[in-house]
Amino acid sequence: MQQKTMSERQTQIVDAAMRIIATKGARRFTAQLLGAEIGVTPGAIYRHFESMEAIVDAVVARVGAILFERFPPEAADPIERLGIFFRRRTSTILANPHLSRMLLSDHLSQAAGPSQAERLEEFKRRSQTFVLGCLREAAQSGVLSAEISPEAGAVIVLGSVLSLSHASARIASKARTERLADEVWVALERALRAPRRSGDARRPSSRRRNRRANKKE
Amino acid sequence: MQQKTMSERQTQIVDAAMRIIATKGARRFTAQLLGAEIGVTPGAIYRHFESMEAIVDAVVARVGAILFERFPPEAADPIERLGIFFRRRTSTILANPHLSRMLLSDHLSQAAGPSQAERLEEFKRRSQTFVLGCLREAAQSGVLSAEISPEAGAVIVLGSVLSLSHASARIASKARTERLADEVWVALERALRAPRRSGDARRPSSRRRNRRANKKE
Amino acid sequence: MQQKTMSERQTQIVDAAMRIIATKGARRFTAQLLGAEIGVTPGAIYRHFESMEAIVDAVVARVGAILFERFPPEAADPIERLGIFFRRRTSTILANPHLSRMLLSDHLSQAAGPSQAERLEEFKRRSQTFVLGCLREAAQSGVLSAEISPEAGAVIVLGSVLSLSHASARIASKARTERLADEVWVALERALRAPRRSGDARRPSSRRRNRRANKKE
Amino acid sequence: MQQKTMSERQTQIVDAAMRIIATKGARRFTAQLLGAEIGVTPGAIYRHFESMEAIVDAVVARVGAILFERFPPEAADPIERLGIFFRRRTSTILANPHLSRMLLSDHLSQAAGPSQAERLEEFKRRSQTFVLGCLREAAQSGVLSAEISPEAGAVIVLGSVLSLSHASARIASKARTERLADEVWVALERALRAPRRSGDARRPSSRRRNRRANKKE
DNA sequence: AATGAATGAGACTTCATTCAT
DNA sequence: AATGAATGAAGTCTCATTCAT
Repeated sequence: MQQKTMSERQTQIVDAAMRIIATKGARRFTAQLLGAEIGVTPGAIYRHFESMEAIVDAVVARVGAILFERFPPEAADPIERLGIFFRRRTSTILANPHLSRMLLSDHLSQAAGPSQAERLEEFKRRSQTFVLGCLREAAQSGVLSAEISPEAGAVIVLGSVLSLSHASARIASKARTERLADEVWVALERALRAPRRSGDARRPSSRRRNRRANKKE
Repeated sequence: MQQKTMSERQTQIVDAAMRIIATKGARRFTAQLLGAEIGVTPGAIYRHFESMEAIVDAVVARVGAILFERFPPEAADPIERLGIFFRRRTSTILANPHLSRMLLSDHLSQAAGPSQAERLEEFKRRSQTFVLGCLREAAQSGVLSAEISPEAGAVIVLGSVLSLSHASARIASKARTERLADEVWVALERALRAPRRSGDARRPSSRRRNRRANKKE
Repeated sequence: MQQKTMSERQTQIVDAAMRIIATKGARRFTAQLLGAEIGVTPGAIYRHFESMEAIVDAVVARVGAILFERFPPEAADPIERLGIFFRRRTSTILANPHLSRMLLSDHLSQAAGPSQAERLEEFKRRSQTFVLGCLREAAQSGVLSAEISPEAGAVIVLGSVLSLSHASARIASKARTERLADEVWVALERALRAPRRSGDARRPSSRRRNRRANKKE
Repeated sequence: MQQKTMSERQTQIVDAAMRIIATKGARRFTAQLLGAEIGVTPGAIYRHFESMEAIVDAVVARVGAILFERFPPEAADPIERLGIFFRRRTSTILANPHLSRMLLSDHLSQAAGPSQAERLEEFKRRSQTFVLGCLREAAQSGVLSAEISPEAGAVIVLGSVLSLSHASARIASKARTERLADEVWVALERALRAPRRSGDARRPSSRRRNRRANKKE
């Protein structure tokens, strides 16, 4: 009967829950397995959470917190802002492997009831709205390439995030994925940004700033 | 009470299974609900399939058949080939709304056992391999923009497919999504394809700068 | 796997439920015990009733049906009417030993949820209202002894029913209890009925009729 | 957190137990609810009682003590003795509303194990034996009306007590129930007592004595 | 080919009880 | 004397699956 404090256990339970949902699937997210994972009988879990559903709620909240920590990024230039988002989001997902598996495969929304599923949808919407907002702003200020609509741009940017998540779930090397993400953003920026007007020499430096900002964080 | 021939029922069952998995989630994929969906008692299902798992197998097979019908596309130019794939794949997903919901959210892999989950992974790998193959070929034959690696290109292309699937699950209008897909491909092709050499002298220098920057990082 | 038809089992389940609640107490009214009682696994019960609560509902309904079969009795003279009720009710309870144990000890209302408990209360109220009604009518028509109020009369009559139920749960011999019930009613009638006014010679015959009516039924 | 002495807590626990069993039902008599009722964790209860069952034992004992305080009453005349019992018992029940709810509806025997249930049965038997004893004595000494057997008389007397308990659980006004109880006894005495032989003028005074006795106690 | 009854495993949850602190 | 964490048994209910009809 190894006792732990309430909040310790709660954290431990949410961690284990994320691990199970991500790696073994929502179907095996049971009190039994959860208990086994943390070395406790199933009944003990109910001292810390009212119900299995409450645990999923906590997981959803945790995911939201991770995903939207320091969000939205701030930067004058909308495409630069988008870049910060892209790098942060991909590195967040890289840093939390369970997160990616859970999000891209909706393991979570399987485990969640309708109300939490809605919250998850809202997470997606929030990211989407941000990306689309940046691109629309870019379009208005003439920073967006004339050859691409904000909507198409959003598809490509969000898709790349998604796709890198998949990759991160697969590729062992974190460093390599990180490099790939950088490369992808360079390509995206080139595709999105309108060719600088003559006399405009700020872009390179702007990109360097971008980099620094990201590292520091 | 209404009897149907074996194969008729089997098809009906697989259809219903896909509908349930896609719209109600893997967790509610039960013999009960399946029976109710086709107006039969749960027991009757076992006349047509050995087990629930066998039904999931059939669903996986069906998904594979839909996804890889007329695959891989043939075209001399690898980027053109990629374009055909992109359009086919997006329109396939648009035409099979259940498919998109199931794939992008892995409802299916939740329902599937480990062996079928592996088959699903293989579907992804196959698409990925194809896309990467096209881009590598393009790189070798100089059709790929020098400023993008095949790997980064693959991320962007596959991501866009993924992202459009999400969109298709959300956006009501099929026509609008179709147009969006077209637009996305145009943007992707512009980003991927190397500028035709004749008389083009402006971009190489820009490209070189870019290159360097990329390496350094 | 001995199969029975739905309605057969339903009846059997309600019977067993009454038996358990009456003899072993509401606390031991569990799916396990119920299943064991009828030779079935606990799960099988749920093919016939939605929930344990639904079974209690059915038991309550059954009790109500038994208790208020042929109710209220009809007779011109209110005290005669009361007598018919008394005999019927006592003989009903005698004929259904479980009934008495359940009612007088509220085993049932323990097992029932609030809504069914209310229905049980209503059963009591209905009997009470009837008895009080008879006595008030008797008071107005001068048939009730001037020395007793309808309210006190109701207490004594209903109490006697209650008490005989207890006795019936205890005393082995049904015949003896039956005789005791008769004797009690004779005493009650003497206490309740106003002495016949001079020239009124109907009472004896009235009592004989009463007797017969009861037997026939 | 607030510490109390052993016996204080024990009393408090038994009180709370009675309250719960009477008002919320035996099914909700749990250590959790009991702890909540007295503002203590469930575990703390085990400092004061060995087990839940031991608490029920204490409750049964308490009930017995209340019920049989000053029992049996003493009086030369057996019917007068019965009257004292009747008044005491009804007023005891009136004074302890939980008691009535618990007894008449056997909430208690639900919570009690077999051994305590037997003790409860014995309480009933004891009352019954006393009542029957009085009436038999009355029959032998010619005080009992010739038209009623001791057994039937016992049914009526005990039933009236029971019935008044029910009423007390329902009727708000204690005073009114008290008056009703008086009225009922008057009626019962008239039904039970043999008409005084010529020259016997004691009954009225006897009743007055009875009254006094009750008050004094 | 299908129904309808049943089984048995396993899910969530509650609760008496124990014990370290 | 009490708390807070934990156990283990039991209870309700669901579901894949089997089988007689």
